[in-house]
Amino acid sequence: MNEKHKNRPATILPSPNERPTLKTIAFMTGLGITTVSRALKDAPDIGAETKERVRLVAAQVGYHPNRAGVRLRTGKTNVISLILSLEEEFIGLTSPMVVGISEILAATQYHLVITPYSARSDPLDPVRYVLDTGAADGVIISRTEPKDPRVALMMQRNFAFGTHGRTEMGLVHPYHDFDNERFAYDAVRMLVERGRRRIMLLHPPPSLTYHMHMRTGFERGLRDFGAISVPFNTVDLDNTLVDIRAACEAAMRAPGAPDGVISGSGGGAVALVAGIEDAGLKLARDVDMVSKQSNDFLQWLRPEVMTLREDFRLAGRELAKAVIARIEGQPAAELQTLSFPVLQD
Amino acid sequence: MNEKHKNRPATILPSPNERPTLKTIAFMTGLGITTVSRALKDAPDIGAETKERVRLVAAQVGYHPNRAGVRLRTGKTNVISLILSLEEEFIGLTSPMVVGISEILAATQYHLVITPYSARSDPLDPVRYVLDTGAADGVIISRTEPKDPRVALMMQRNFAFGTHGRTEMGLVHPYHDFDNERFAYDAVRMLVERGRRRIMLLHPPPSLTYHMHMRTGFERGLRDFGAISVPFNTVDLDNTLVDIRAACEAAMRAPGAPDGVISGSGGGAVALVAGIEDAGLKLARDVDMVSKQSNDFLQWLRPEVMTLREDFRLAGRELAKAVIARIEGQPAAELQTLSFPVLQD
DNA sequence: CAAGGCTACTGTATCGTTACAGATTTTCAA
DNA sequence: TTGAAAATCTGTAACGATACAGTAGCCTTG
Repeated sequence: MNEKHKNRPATILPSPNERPTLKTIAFMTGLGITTVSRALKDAPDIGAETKERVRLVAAQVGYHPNRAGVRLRTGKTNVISLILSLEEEFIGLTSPMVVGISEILAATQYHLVITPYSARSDPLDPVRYVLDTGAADGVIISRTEPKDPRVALMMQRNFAFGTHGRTEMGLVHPYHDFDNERFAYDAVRMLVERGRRRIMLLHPPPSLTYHMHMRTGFERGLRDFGAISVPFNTVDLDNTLVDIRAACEAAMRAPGAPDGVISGSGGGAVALVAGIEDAGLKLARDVDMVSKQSNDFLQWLRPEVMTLREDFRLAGRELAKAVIARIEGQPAAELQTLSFPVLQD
Repeated sequence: MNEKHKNRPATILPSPNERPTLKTIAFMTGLGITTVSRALKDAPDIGAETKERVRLVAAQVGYHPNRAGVRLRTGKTNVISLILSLEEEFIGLTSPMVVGISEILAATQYHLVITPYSARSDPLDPVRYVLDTGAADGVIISRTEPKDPRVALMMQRNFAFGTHGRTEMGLVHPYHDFDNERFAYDAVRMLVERGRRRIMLLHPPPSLTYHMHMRTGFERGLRDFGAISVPFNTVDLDNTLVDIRAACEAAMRAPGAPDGVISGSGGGAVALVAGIEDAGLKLARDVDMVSKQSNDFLQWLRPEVMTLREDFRLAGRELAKAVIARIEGQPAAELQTLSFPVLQD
C-alpha cells in the first residue's frame, strides 16, 4: 500500500526454488527484514495492518524460520533431549514415553532428540554432553536416584530438566513420578484379600529412588494387613529375565515359599510367572500375583495375574509439559506431578 | 572499518566461562580463525605441526563445533530423522529400532530426531516437513507401501533416506527388509511338519508392501507342502488386539476351522492365542501356531507357539548405516539389505 | 510554533562457521 | 641470481535470524 520510495538496497530477487527467508518476505512486501521479523513475532511497534500483510505473505510462501539462524543468534535450540539408556529392558518401558512427549511437542516448535547412553558408561556423560554443547533447551531423564548427580549438575548450571522419578537431596526440580509406595501397599492388600500371607517382592535396583518408595509401601502393607515378607534379594528388576526366572523358581521350591508375589514391572512379571510354573505351581491356585503393568500382553496370557497399570505415556506428556514450562520460567515447585496405580479391568 | 594492520585484530580475550569456539583456539594458538578451522578438518594446506598444535589445544579446551554455525553456513544439519507413527501398536515394534539407530549414530556426529505423525494425518506430512524445512540430512521411514508417495517425493528431491520395507515402483533406494516371504513359507512348512493342513494367516494390512510378500510365501508354502488356506480376511495386523481376538475365536468355532495359525507379528500372536483359547481349544493339541516374534514375552508364556525372530535392532543399525552412506554419496543400489527369520531357541 | 513524545519502520552488528580469494614466505629449477 | 611454484597462513563475506540503536513523520501541548 504505502510505497514510500526510498530506494531499497539493491536486493537480489530471491531465487524461486529456495526456501523462503525473512529476506524473501521483505522483498515481497517491500518492508525491511527487521520489520518482517518483528511483525511475525507480533512486536508492539509494528502496525496492525502491516502485521496482517506480513503474516499473509509468510503463510502464502510457506515460511518457516531457519532453525540454525535462530539458534545461532539467540542460543535457543528448540530442542528437548530425552536421555535414554539403550539396554533393551528399559527401552521397552520408555517407548510409550516417547509417544507422550511427542504428543506435547507436536503443538510446539520443539523437536525431540534422543540422546542415548549405554549402561556401561557414566550416566553423567550424556547430560554433560548436552550441557557442554548446548544441544538442547531442556532434558528429560529416567532412572532417577536419591542423590542423583545429574540432577545436581543441571540444577547448578540452572538448566531446565524434568525427571521421571523423584530425588532426595532437598533440591526442588520438576518431576513426574508414579506412586510406587501406593502400588506396593495396594498390591499387598490385594494379595491378603485373596488369603495370601507370605509375600515376595521383586523390587527395583536399590540405587533408584523408587526402590525405597516401593519397599516402604510394601512394609507398610505387610504391617497394616498382617502379612510377612519372603526375602528375595538375589535379583532385582535390572537382572535379566532368565536370572529372575531362575531365582523365582528357586524361591518357590525353598522351604517357606511365598504364596503371594509382587512384581515391580510388567517385564519382570513374565519371568516370575515362568519361574512359578517351572516350580510346578499354578497361579491363582498355589500363588497369587500382582504386577505393575504397562502393556496388555501379560493380562491376555495370564489373566490370573492382577495388574495395576502405570501410564508411561502420561508420564511423557507430563514431563514434556513440565520441561517446557520450566524453560519458560515457571517455578519448579509447580511442576511436580504424581500418578496413581489404576486397577486393570 | 577497513583497517589493514599487520597485527591481529584486537581480539577480546574470550571469557573463560563460555563455550570455546574457533576464536578461542585462534586466540590461544596465535593463529587465524580460518587456519584453525582448516587445521581441524585436516585440510592439505595446513602444516603438520600446526595441525597437531591446534588439535591439542582443541582437545584441551574441549572444543565442539557449534552445530548452529555449521548448519547455517553449510546447510548440513547432522541430523537423521526417524519418522514414527505414534499409534501404540507400532511404537512397540519400532522402539528396538531406535536402539539400533542410536548404536550407529553414537560413533558419528549425527543426532537422532523423532518426527512423529498420527495415523489420522497424511503420512506425507512429516516427510514434507523435513524436506521443506531442511530439518535433517536423512530420513528413515517405516510402513512402506508398494507405490509409496513418500519414497517418490524424496527421490524426486534427491533426498537421502532409507525405508524399512521395500517398494515396487522401479525406483532404486536404500532399504532394509525382513524376508517375509520366507517367513511365511517356513511357517507353513513347520505347521505341515506337525501334521497341520488347514492354515490361517493373520496378515499385515494390504496397503503395505510386505503384505504381498507374506501372502506369496504363504501360497507357495501351501502348494509346496500340500496344505490349504483358511480365509481370515476380516482383520489384519492393524486391527486392535481385541478385534483380532474376537475374529480368531469366531474362525475357530466356524465349520472348517484351521488347525494351524500363522501370525505376522508378535503382538498379533497374543491376540490369536487368546482367541484360540476362548474357543476352548488348546495349543499344540488342537492347533499349532507359528509367529513372528520380536520380544520374549510370548515365548515364555506360551512356549508351544513356534517363533521366528525378526530383529528390529538390526534393522535400525542397517538403516542408519545405509542413510549415512547415502548422504555420503554411495549409490543406493549398494545399500539394500535383507534379513532372514531365525528360529527361536 | 517549538519541544517533546509517540508510532512505525529500518540499518548495522553479531552469533560461529566455512568458501573463497588473496598474502607471505620458502623452495627450487634454470 | 631469479622467477615461479609450492607451502602456509589469513581476512572478508556470507549463511538467516534478532538485539539494538536509531530515523522519519506525525501529533500533542503549552
